[in-house]
Parts: sequence; C-alpha cells; structure tokens
Amino acid sequence: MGITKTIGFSETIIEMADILKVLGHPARLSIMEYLAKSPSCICNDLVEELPLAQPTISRHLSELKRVGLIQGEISGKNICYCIHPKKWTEVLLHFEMITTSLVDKKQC
Amino acid sequence: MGITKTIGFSETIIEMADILKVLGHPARLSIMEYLAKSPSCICNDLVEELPLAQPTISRHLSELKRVGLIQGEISGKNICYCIHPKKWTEVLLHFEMITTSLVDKKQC
DNA sequence: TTCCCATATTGCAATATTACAATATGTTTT
DNA sequence: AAAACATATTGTAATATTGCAATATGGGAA
Repeated sequence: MGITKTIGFSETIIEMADILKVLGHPARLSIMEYLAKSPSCICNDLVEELPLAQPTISRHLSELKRVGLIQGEISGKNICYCIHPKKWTEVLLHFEMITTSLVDKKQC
Repeated sequence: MGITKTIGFSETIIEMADILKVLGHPARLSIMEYLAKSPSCICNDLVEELPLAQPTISRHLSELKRVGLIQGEISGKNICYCIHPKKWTEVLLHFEMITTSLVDKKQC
C-alpha cells in the first residue's frame, strides 16, 4: 500500500523512525555530513557539492527541516542552514540506548 | 522518479544511507529494539509483539537481514534472529563521527 | 525600476515501498 | 504419512518517494 502503519507504535518510535528515514538517503546524509564539517553553511555550496539539481536539493533540505534535523535562517540573499544540535543529540542518544541494551545480552 | 540517484556519492554514504533507510520504519526500528532487549530472539514473538501481519513482519526481517543489521539462524522449527553487533557498531561509529565534527564547530 | 542571484514551489512521470491474503516450504509431532 | 506449526514467497493494489523542468519569490545591485 505504500502507506506506513503507525497505529500500535509509540510516539517515540514513530518520530525516531521518521528521522532515520529522512537520514536514509545519500543526498540527505551527505548534507548532514557537509553541514557538520563546513565552517559556513550556505546552501548554495550544496548545489555545487551534490550531483543533484537545485530543486531536488531544496526538497531534501526541506525534509531535513521538517523533522527538525536542521534549521535555516535567512541571511540576506542566502539562507544559512545548520544542524540543530539538540535534535541530533536526541538521535545519537537513542542509538546509544539501543547499544546499551545490546551490550549486556548474550548473542544466539 | 522514485529512484534514488547514487552516482556521485561515496560507497560509504550509499551503504550507510541504505542502512538508515531500513531502520527508518516503525516496525523495523521496533524489531531492532526488541532484539536488543530480549534475551531470546525467536521471530514468532514478533508476530504477537507488532501490530502487523506475519508476512509483513517477514518482509521487514528480510530487509534488516539484507543490509546486515540482523542475522538469522534456523533452529529446528523456529528461526533465531539476532542483531549483528559488528554492523550495528559501524552505524553507531558513523553517528559518533558526524557528532565529533559537529562539536568543534560554531553554529550560525 | 530593472536585472541578477539564491532559493522555494509546482507539476509531472517513473519507480519504490508498504501491507496483506493466499500460498508455498520445511520441520516437528503424532 | 498426516497434521500442525513457523516462516518465506508471491501477487496485487494503494500510496509514497524521487528527480527535474518550469516557474515563482524575494532580496540586492545597477
């Protein structure tokens, strides 16, 4: 059906899955890594950096924005995008939480 | 087009994005958390645990298996699924790598 | 104002994903 | 062998995602 069933899952799981799905695309993951590394965060760089057309990049940026992973601020003619550290930390902590349960568990 | 462009992205990014995309579904994320927590890892539990039909769960399991996040071993009538710790660690390390770049960076 | 420049939005067309019923497969029990 | 159980596969319908051309928007420069 293409539609993802959400009834029966916790809010936390649904939100985290949504974030991971957004991260699960080469362009969007690249954008996150680029934003994490680069000192500036002007969007125009991305058009040159990524092998995708400008409208496509714009769409990916808006998805990242939708789930709160990045935030954009208008700065004159450009838009300054950067990672939202709080949201990013949430994701990292969730991963570390799963890892913790995993550690003290005997494998099959 | 529905097809994800991969030309121009590194192998690492493509693989990591693929893994995250697979994790980015409530059922599959729940399966990972369930496997991380539960002492046993019989698949049949999942059919009772998740609000989805058996064939659907089976498909999700095979996606998780495809990207190497879990491994299954036939154990008589049942199949023993468990998390592949090495793959999981790879994902965690990738997240921590991004976080590291993020830390020593001034925000907009 | 008019012309650029950076970015967003819209409107497709192609492909991918999701869910489940029905069915198949393989194993254990009787 | 037959029945029962656990899981996988197939087929199908509905919906989501992706990419880009064309276009819109909105700011700064001339």
